[in-house]
Amino acid sequence: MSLREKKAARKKEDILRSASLVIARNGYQNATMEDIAAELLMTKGSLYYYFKNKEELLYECHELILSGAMERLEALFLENLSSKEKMQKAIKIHVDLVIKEKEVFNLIGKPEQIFSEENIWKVLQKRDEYAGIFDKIINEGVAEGEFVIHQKKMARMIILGAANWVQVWYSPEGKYTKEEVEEIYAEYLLKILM
Amino acid sequence: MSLREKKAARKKEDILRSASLVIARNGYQNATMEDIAAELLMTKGSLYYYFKNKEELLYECHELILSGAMERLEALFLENLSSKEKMQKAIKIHVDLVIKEKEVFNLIGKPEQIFSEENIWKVLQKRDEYAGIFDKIINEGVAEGEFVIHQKKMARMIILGAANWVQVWYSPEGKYTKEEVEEIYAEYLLKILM
Amino acid sequence: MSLREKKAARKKEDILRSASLVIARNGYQNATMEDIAAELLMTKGSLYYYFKNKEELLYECHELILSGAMERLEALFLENLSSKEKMQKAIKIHVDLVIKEKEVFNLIGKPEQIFSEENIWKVLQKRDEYAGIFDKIINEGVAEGEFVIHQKKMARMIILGAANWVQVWYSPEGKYTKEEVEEIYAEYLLKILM
Amino acid sequence: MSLREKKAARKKEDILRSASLVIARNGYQNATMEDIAAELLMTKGSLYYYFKNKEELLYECHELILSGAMERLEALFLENLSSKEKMQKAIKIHVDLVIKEKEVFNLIGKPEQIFSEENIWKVLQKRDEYAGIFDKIINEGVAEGEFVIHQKKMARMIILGAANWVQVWYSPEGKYTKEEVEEIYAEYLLKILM
DNA sequence: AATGAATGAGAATTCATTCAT
DNA sequence: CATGAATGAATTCTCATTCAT
Repeated sequence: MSLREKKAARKKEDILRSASLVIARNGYQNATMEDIAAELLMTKGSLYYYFKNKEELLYECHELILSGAMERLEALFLENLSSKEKMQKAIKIHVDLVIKEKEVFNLIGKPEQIFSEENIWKVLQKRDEYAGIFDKIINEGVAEGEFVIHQKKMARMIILGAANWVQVWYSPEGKYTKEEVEEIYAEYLLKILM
Repeated sequence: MSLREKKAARKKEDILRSASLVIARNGYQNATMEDIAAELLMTKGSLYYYFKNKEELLYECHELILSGAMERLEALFLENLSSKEKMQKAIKIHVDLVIKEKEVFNLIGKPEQIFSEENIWKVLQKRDEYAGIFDKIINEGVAEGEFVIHQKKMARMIILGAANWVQVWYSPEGKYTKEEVEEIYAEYLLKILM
Repeated sequence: MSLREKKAARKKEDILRSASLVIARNGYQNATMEDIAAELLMTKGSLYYYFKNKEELLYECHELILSGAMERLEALFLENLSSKEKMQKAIKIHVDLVIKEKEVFNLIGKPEQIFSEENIWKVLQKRDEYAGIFDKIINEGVAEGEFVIHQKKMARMIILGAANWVQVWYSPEGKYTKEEVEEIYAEYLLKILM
Repeated sequence: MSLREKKAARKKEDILRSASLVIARNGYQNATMEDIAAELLMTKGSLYYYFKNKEELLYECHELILSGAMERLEALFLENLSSKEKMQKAIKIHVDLVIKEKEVFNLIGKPEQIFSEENIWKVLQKRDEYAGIFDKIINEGVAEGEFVIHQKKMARMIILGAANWVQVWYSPEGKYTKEEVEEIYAEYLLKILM
C-alpha cells in the first residue's frame, strides 16, 4: 500500500468514525450526508469521493465496528480462560461496544429497512458470525459442564438482546459508570446459563 | 360522548391500528402518511382531520398500545399470584406485545429521535409507568424473599431489554411458536432474579 | 370518466404541452423539472403528483405527440387519394409536426440515451408504428406502379430523415413560411420515389 | 513548433479522438469528463491542462472532425469530375462521416444548447462553410445544366438532413454495409437534383 | 504534466402538511 | 367529513471545475 493509499484509507476511517458519531446522535435516517460532512468540516460532495452513496457509507461503518469487536472477542480464545470467564469478558466487550457505538450498532436490528438487496445478506452474515462467537462460548461451556442450558440459541438471544438495550438507557451522567454496568450485566446474564 | 364523537373515536382507533401495522412493517420513518392512509382506503389528507400531524398519530399509537399492555399487567395484581408467577406472566405479556407490535413498540427505544419536546416527556413518563409495574413485581418479590437481587433496576432493564430484542429475530415461520418463546423467556429470565 | 378525472386529464395534458415547449426550447437534459413547472406557474413538487418522474413525463409527451400525428396520418387512408397524393400529404403532416414540436420530436432519434429499459421498447415500437404508415404508403404506391423504388425502407429513412432536419434550421422569421417548406419538401422528396 | 509543443499537440488530438468516441457512445450531456479521461487512462484533472473546459473540448472536437471532412470534400474539386459525380462522392463522404462520428456530428444540430455565446457563432460559421461546399457543387451543376432545381438551399438541406439521419438507424450489424448505404444514399438523393 | 482531493452549484425526488371545495 | 391538488423544504446524488503537490 502506497503512502497515498494509506492516507486515503485513513481518511476513509476518519469519515467512518465521524459518521458513526453523527448516526449515533441522530439515528440513521436523521443523519444527513450534510451533517456527517459538517462534522468533518468537509462538504457533502466530498463524501461521495470516498463512498458511492449513503448506504455504502453506512455499510462500511457497520463493517468496521463489527470487525473490531470480533477481533476483541476472538482474542479471548487465545487466553487460557474458563467458559464462564470467557462469557463474562465477552459480555463486557459487547456492552462496551453497544455504549460506544450506540445507533450504529443498533441498526443491526432491522437491516432490511436500511440496506438494499446487495448488502443485506453480507450484513446478516456478519451479524451471524458475530453471534456465532457467543454460541461457541456457550457450546464449549455446555460441553465442559460449566453451563447448564437447553435452549442455547435462545440463551444467546437473551444475552445479546439484554446487552443491546443498554444503548437505550445508558448515560455517562447516570448513576453507574460504564464499567459498573459491564460488571453487573456480566454477572447477571451469566445466571441464565447456569 | 355524543354519537358523532363515538364514531370519530372508533375511526381514530381504526387509524391507529392501521398505522401500527404499517409502522411495524416499514419502520416509522419509512411509513409515509400515504401508506397509512392507503391501508385504510383513505387519502392522506383525511388523516389530518383526526390527528394534528404524524408525530401526534405516532404518539397516540404508542399510548394505545402501552395502555392496553398496562391494563393486562395490572390485572395480574388482582389475581392471587406469587411474585414468581406474576413475573413470569408479565414477561409473557411483554413478549406477546413485542411480537405483535414490533416496530411501534421498539420506538420506545429512542423517542428523542422522533418526538418533539412537548411529547417526549409524556412518552418517557408512560414508559416509566410501564417499567414501574415490573419494578413493583421485583420489589414485592424481594420483600417477600422470593427474589434475591441487588441491582433491581438493572435486572428490570435486562429483562425488558432481552424481551424487546425478540422483535428483531422472531418470525412466525421460525422454529418456535410465539407461545414457546414466551415460555422459554419467562423461564430463563426468571433466573436472573434468583 | 367523472368530472374530476376529466379535469385531471386536462391538467395532465396542459403539463405535457408546457413540457414540450420547454423541452423544445432547451433540450431534454437542460429542461429541469423546475423550468417545466415554472412555465405552468406551478412548483416542481406538483409535477410529481401527475407524473412519477421526469422520464415518465417525457414518455407521455412523446406518446401524446406521436399519437396525434398518427391519427392525422391514418386519416389519409380514409380519403380517396392516389399514393402520390397520400405521400405528399403525409410529408406535409410530418414537417408540420417537426416544426411545431421541435425537440420533443427529435429525441426520437436517440431514445436509448433518455429512456430506461421499461420504456425504451415502447418508444421504439411507437416509432416503428409511425414509420410503418409511411412504409405502407410506399408499398401501395409501388404495388400500383405509382412509385418506382427498390430500397423501400431506405427511401423512407431518407424522407423522414430529411424532414426531421427541418427542425434544425427552420425559423418562422426566415425566408420561407411553414407552408412553403411543406410544399417544397413534399415536392422534392417525392422525386426519390419515382 | 518545439518538440514539447508537438507532443502536446499530439496529446490534444488523442484526447479529442477519445472524447469523440465517448460522446458518440453516450451523447454529449451524458459523457462526463471522467468518462472521457478514463478512456485515455488519465484522470479528469489532466484534461484541464489541455482544454479550458468541457465546452472548449467539445468545440475542438467539432472543429477537428469538420475540418477533416472539409479537406476531403475540397479535394473533389481537384479531380476532374462532373457535378453529378462530385455530389455523389460528397454524399458518400458525408455519410461516412456521420456514421463514424455519430453524436459529435449530430450536435451540430442544436449548437445553441451546448455552446456559449463566444463559440456559437464560430460553430455556425464552420457549419455554413461545410454546407457551402455542397451549395457550390449544386450551383455548378445547375450552371452547367446537370442539375435542374429551383430551391437550391432547400435541396441541400434535404440532402444533408437525410444523410444526418443515417446516424440514428445505422448499425454495422444491420442489413447493409456502410458502403452500401453510401451508394444507395448517393443514388437516391441525387434524384432530388434532377 | 499529472493527479488526488475537494468543492459547490444544481438536479431529481420525497413527503408531511395545508386548504378549497 | 373527505378528497384532490398543491406546496416547499429537505435530501440524496452528480459533475464540471479548481488547486496544491
